[in-house]
Amino acid sequence: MSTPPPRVRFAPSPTGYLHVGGARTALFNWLYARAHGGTFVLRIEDTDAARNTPAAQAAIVDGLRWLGIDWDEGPEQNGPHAPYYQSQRGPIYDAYFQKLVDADHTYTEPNGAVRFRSPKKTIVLHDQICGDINIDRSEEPDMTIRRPDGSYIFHFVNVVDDIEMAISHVIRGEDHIYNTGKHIELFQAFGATPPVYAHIPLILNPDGSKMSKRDQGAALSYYIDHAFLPQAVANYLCLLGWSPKDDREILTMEEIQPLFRWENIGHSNAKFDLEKCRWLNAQYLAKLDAPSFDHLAIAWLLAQPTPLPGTDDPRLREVLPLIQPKIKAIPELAEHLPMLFDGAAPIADDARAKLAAQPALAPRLATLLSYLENLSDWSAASIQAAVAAAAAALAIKPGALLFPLRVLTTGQAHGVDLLPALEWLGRTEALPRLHARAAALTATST
RNA sequence: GACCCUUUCGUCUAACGGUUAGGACACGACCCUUUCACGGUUGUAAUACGGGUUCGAUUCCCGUAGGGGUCGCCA
Repeated sequence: MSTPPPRVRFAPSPTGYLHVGGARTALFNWLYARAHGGTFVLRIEDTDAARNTPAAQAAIVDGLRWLGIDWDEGPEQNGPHAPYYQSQRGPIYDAYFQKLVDADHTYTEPNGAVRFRSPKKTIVLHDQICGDINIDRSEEPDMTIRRPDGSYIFHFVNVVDDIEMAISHVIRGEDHIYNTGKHIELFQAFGATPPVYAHIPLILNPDGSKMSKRDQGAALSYYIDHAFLPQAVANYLCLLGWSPKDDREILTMEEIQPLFRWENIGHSNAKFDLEKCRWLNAQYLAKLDAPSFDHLAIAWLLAQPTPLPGTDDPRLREVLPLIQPKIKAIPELAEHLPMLFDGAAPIADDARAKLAAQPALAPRLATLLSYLENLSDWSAASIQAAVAAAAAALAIKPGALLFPLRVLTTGQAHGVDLLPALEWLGRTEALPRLHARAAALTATST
């Protein structure tokens, strides 16, 4: 026997931002739809007029698109069940509401609010992830489904739309598990078959607390603004609560789709680890072709409120390939660019401290500089040869001169490949800064 | 507080009765190397606790503890 292809939905309310937990829920729904040849619906639950703004909706639409999630029905992609904004579906809700009234499933409070008369029975939820859960509704107060002003409550519109849009599977956060009891009552009151439910565990802060808007990395916009690669973020989000059941971690959405099964979804909440997300980002960043990296980097640079050194410099494009393999995320340009473009940048304390341990620093630097001065061809290979020659003259290993040379070049103990960086800098730019920092070092190190 | 879910290295997870409990991030060491990195190798590190069931429990059952969720005229 064959079952019809599933219809799933992501139904966010526009609160002004898209939470990573919400983004992952959207991703899981989308993955499920794509894995089974189903339909993914985006429905905006904007019944709360006060919070509903165009900017808030844009955060959702843009965020999902950025992640690589496309919807078959929804805003800007109208389908047979349009409109996909709850704020525009009033007549539908009125009609469904009347059904409930006619069947005597409701009663009105003195102030005008309307409640649904609960059967007060135990609902058994057959959850695809959590298993069978008994939800005792006998002691619960009747839920309100319509406010005195005539607007409808979440539970009501959510169920009505799931019926109207023929949603077959509801994949949502575990925080909704208790709502499901209410929702099933409503489905039954309408004579509709409830969808298949799958409640996924939540994403928590590193300290185990609930992620809220202001926590770093909680909003998807954080990753967009920090120029993360969407494939990396989507990949990371999937790793939270889902596993391919083997040792792979770097997977494309196409690879994940066939492995997206209920058995592969975890049962316990996961703490968000920004470090691992950055590591994953670095993996994707390293594989990026040069034009794409340039584009990403430059777009980020131009978006900075205070321009970073080198932003407008024509030599920027030449140095970007040196930086690409060194960073985990684009904002680390803020560390690399100043040391590369600013010859007067002061010498970092850790670099100075490491140098202080070197014997006979001043004479070594003098020898090294004299060899570099005499270089006619300022290429990485020539510079390397000059360093080797200086080292030979000093009877030390070339390696002993390279770290000091790095510090003279950038003022930092860490950075991009030194020799290519020196070549990129050019003789006329490099030599003065080498001399200046050598003077600064030897003046204070004695 | 009541109810529900959950519990393997610090973190994400694998192992669906028998493994030296595996991988990854982070951290340390070593190797590679011309510096910084990458990479390679490797180390530290876990089955919350207590009972059962079983020849044998990370795995099944019960209890305890911890964590999370829900208890709205928010969604």
